[in-house]
Amino acid sequence: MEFRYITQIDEAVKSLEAFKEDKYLFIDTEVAVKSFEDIDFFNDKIRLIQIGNYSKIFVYDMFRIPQFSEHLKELLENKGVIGHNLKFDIKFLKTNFGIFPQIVFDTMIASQLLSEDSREKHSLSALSYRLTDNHLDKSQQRSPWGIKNLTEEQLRYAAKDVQVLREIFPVLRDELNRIETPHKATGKIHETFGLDNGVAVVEMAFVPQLADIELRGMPVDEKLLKDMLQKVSTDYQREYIDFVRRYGVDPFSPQKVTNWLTSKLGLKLPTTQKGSLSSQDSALRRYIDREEVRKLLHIRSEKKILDKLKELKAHLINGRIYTQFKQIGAPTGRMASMRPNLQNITRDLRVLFRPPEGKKLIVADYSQIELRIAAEYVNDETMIKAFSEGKDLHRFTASLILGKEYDQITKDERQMAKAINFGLIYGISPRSLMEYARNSYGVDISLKDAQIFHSRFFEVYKGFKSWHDRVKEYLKEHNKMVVYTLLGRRMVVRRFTEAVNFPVQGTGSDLLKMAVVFFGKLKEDRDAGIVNLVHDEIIVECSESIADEIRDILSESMLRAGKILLKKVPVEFEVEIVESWAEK
DNA sequence: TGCACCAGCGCC
DNA sequence: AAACGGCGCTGATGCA
Repeated sequence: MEFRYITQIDEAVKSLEAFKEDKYLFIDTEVAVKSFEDIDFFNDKIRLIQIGNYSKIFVYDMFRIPQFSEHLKELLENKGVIGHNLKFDIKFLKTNFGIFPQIVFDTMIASQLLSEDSREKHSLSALSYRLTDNHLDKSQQRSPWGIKNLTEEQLRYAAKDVQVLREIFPVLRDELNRIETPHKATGKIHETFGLDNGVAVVEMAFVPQLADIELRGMPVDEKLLKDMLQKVSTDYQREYIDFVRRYGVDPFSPQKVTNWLTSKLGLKLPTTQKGSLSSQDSALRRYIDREEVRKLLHIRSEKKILDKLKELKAHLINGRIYTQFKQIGAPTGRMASMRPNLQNITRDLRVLFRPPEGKKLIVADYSQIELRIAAEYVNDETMIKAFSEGKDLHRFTASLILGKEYDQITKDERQMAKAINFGLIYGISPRSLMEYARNSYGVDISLKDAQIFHSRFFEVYKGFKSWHDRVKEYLKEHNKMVVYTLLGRRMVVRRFTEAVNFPVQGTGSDLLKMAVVFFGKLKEDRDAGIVNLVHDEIIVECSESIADEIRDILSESMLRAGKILLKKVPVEFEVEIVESWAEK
């Protein structure tokens, strides 16, 4: 492998000649970080930028030639950029040099989209080995990139990544193109890389959007967070001491709690295969009328709130919290958020998320999106009709199952139907339905009623019945099944529950990602940006003065995505301009 | 003491 | 044969 290490500006500028004819380039960066565990995207510095085409590789030392970044901006924002885990590089390029590449192909994302096994690794070295049979030595990855004179080994290592990229890119692209997708790819990403796969084009366009979201961070009312932490902390400590003094049991020891509840109180709790260990979770809620159980659940949820407040505080930087997303966090395409997780914030803590003076939040979420997707996906005529007539589906289901007038359905009945709708589209059993209705919706139904509702549901929604039957039949015969979302995201499943879940949940993530990509395009350079994403919800922060306009752009983006994926069922969503996340 | 596992619980 | 799925964080537990 040949490469050139460049430390002089005139040499750097001259090297650009080599890339004149290229539509896309292979890139990587090495960053001098203070701590590999806790990377600081705002203060850590890019040391090297490696750029190559199919014949040349240049390694630019940005400590020596910082002024070269102006030329790089021109280059990297106008050509296609191929790299591995580009969200990382894009974030540093943006904070260090104001460079924001948007026509990208990410080999990690490509590999994840192609994967048929969720245990598969997607590191560059894993890909190199899998696709080209070469072992890639990553021992230099965590070497000190800030030292004055980089070693020959470090430079070699840096250049090597680019060589690997150009070997694996065509393989990944061609594999993606081989998958039949219902939506034809269009636009710059498609033309630049010759990428036809619709899902892949959306995911690639999403990469820089997600980098932007992470860099914005979510605004937090710092004083409120600190006050709340103080209060919850003292309350909790008192309650904990109180609990232990009263019952003599550690509420967080599963063994001791099980022992206590069964022997002293005579409760019947299920046991897991681990013998003495017992799985309490939902079973405990059966005994919610016992004071001890109520106290136990209460202290546990207090602890949960305290933990979350601590977690938020630990990640607070100048009034904002910067999470990290895994773009494909689940095989369905859903994202995952970590350090901290901003996708499991409870209702009562959302009040903490509040923009500074002069800014507003816009909170938008799709309504009953999984049900709408499921209706479209299985082509259930009854459900599609109900949705297209603008019916409230939970009320509608209640009326069909109970044989009552649509307008006569009570709040409780609607609540029960909610449990039925969400549970039964995925084939929940009558027994589990009973538990689920109680634990998640606070509705008590007998096993007998659960059985009746179960069978009535499938009489009414025949499309769901035949879908479930088809899937069961197929799996019985083949023991695995390839399923697709409405955008064409492909998944290989082995279990019935996966086979019915994945296409629906997966289409949900297709939809959200498309909406985000549209929003990024439509908002142009207005002072607005997304600050959090929660599966079917988009949270935007913007200047107060343009809030109305941004709200409309967001609505348009969500509607446009909906119209592309759902042809028979209308999408609906709520959008609101608010002072805090809690206000919705 | 450190590590892997999981139970429990928050969100969609 | 029966089955709703996905995630991350904390801390108990069991083992080396």
